[in-house]
Amino acid sequence: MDDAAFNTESVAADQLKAFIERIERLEEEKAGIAGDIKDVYAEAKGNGFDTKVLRKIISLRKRDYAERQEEEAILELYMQALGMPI
Amino acid sequence: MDDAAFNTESVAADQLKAFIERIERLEEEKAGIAGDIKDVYAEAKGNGFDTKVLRKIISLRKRDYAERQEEEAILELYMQALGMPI
Amino acid sequence: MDDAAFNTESVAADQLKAFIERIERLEEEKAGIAGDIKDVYAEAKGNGFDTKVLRKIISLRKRDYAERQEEEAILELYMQALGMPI
Amino acid sequence: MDDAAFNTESVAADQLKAFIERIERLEEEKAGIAGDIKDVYAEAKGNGFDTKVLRKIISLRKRDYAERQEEEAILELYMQALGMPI
DNA sequence: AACGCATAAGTAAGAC
DNA sequence: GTCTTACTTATGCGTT
Repeated sequence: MDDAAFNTESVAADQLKAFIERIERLEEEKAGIAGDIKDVYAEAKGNGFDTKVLRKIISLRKRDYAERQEEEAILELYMQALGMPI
Repeated sequence: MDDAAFNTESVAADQLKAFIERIERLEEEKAGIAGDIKDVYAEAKGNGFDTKVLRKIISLRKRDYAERQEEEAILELYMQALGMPI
Repeated sequence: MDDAAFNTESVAADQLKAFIERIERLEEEKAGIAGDIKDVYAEAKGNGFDTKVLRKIISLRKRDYAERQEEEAILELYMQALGMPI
Repeated sequence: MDDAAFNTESVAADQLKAFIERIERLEEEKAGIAGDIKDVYAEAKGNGFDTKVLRKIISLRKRDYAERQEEEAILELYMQALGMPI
């Protein structure tokens, strides 16, 4: 292997390492925040709140209101088709 | 409703709001970091790296780490099963 | 090791193997059925049904109706506390 | 609503019902098998085996199998990345 | 009876 | 644009 090829490979390997380290660092941060969220839910539970309902509220707020309405409409349509009570 | 009950409810509602806001704030941060990760993959791709392979490497390294931790856990489990002190 | 101890261990090892094989056999069956379910969803999709809604219907039917009502009541209560539209 | 539309809807509703019933039937079977697995663990426990260790063994054997398959996948991935025929 | 864990369901992103 | 795959969320189960 000549020097040029060797250098090219080295650079690529270094770059690869750098990308991997950046990603792994970010994933750690993400995991840390996920842990924080878990802690807040635990704290809320300790204060008497139902975490299941809490999670539902969070997800409802996240979801666009209009979309939620539309989904419910489709669901009702299907439920009617099946003769289920709405 | 007497004042005491009213106040209790108010406090609960305020607490609930506070918990929700804390969680939503953290979820935003988490989503931000997820976006950063996505960007790094895109940058790597722009530098000629195959993101599929990159993701594979990341997941393998993560799994290797998890496995090492699990090995410890299995060892402890077996030692407990055999009545050995840990 | 005397014969009695040897036999005791053999029996235990045989029993262990037998339990493991029974469980693994059952898990295979379970995975097979899970695959069948997936296939039915795919077939439904091919006939123009929205699998997301389909899954929702299934889960709603599974859930006890009374429980669902109660959960909704709690949810509404919380949503009112937050000033969210119901 | 004219007859054609009505018939179309009827057919769709019947189809929907049929899909739902098929899925629910399969889910019942699946739940039955899950129950059987639970029973085997209970029986093993009654015979003096530690279910936690048992579950660990099962999951390790499952993982080993999955890993062997993944090794193949990684190999193919790298061969593709190197432009080698599979 | 409450807690954490492990599996299962649902959702969203990425590849072909 | 569809289809799979990976991640996130949720439920249920066993344990303390």
